[in-house]
Amino acid sequence: LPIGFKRLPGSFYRNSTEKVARSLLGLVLVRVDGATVCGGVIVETEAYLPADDRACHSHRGVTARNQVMFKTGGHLYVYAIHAKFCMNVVTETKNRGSAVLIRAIQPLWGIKRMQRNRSAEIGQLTNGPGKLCQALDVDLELNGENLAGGDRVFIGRFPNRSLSDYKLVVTPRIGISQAADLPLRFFVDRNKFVSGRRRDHSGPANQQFEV
DNA sequence: ACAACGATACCCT
DNA sequence: GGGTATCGTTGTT
Repeated sequence: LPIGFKRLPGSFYRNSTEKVARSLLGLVLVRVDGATVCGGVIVETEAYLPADDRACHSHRGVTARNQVMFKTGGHLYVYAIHAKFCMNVVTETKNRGSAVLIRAIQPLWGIKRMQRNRSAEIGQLTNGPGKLCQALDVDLELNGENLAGGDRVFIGRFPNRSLSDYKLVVTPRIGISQAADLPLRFFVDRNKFVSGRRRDHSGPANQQFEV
């Protein structure tokens, strides 16, 4: 792992889902696969709330797919969609069924490997949930991974890399039809690794890093 | 056993 | 902006 990296404790995830989604921005996500390390800074997330959120996979109760969502906060929930995968962090306490979708990171480590996985330029490696999982070799095998204690996926702080001074933008979630009006998508303003067309807002440019 | 669907991405116009 | 490849999950025969 990068020297100086400090993993988040499980208690970080056992807060309100919206708070976790906001707090994850600017933190570092690292995937360790054998000797290969890939990762970067989280720049876009979406919150999927417990109860009454019709867009949330847990909305209709426990199934084989979503059972990990009902574990206590700090586990990884991976699911398949359109022949691709998406990765989420489970939030709040046991049986809440809430999670935060990680939609994009700014690449920092393992760029060669991610380019091999994606066959794309750096700006297209991790700017979307399916692309991110393809770049990081995340699939259903990682469903249920313990983020606070496992050895394959890490989320934490990294001095001089984790973003501290940026403008946070809030928009409705994208790519869904149910509850599509709720303002639960969060991203780092003007960061070029955010997915979609509307990746910036008005105002002065914010902190970016060298890649 | 089967058909419909989707928190996507890519290619086209 | 629109069409669709592609496949695991889900609900329905």
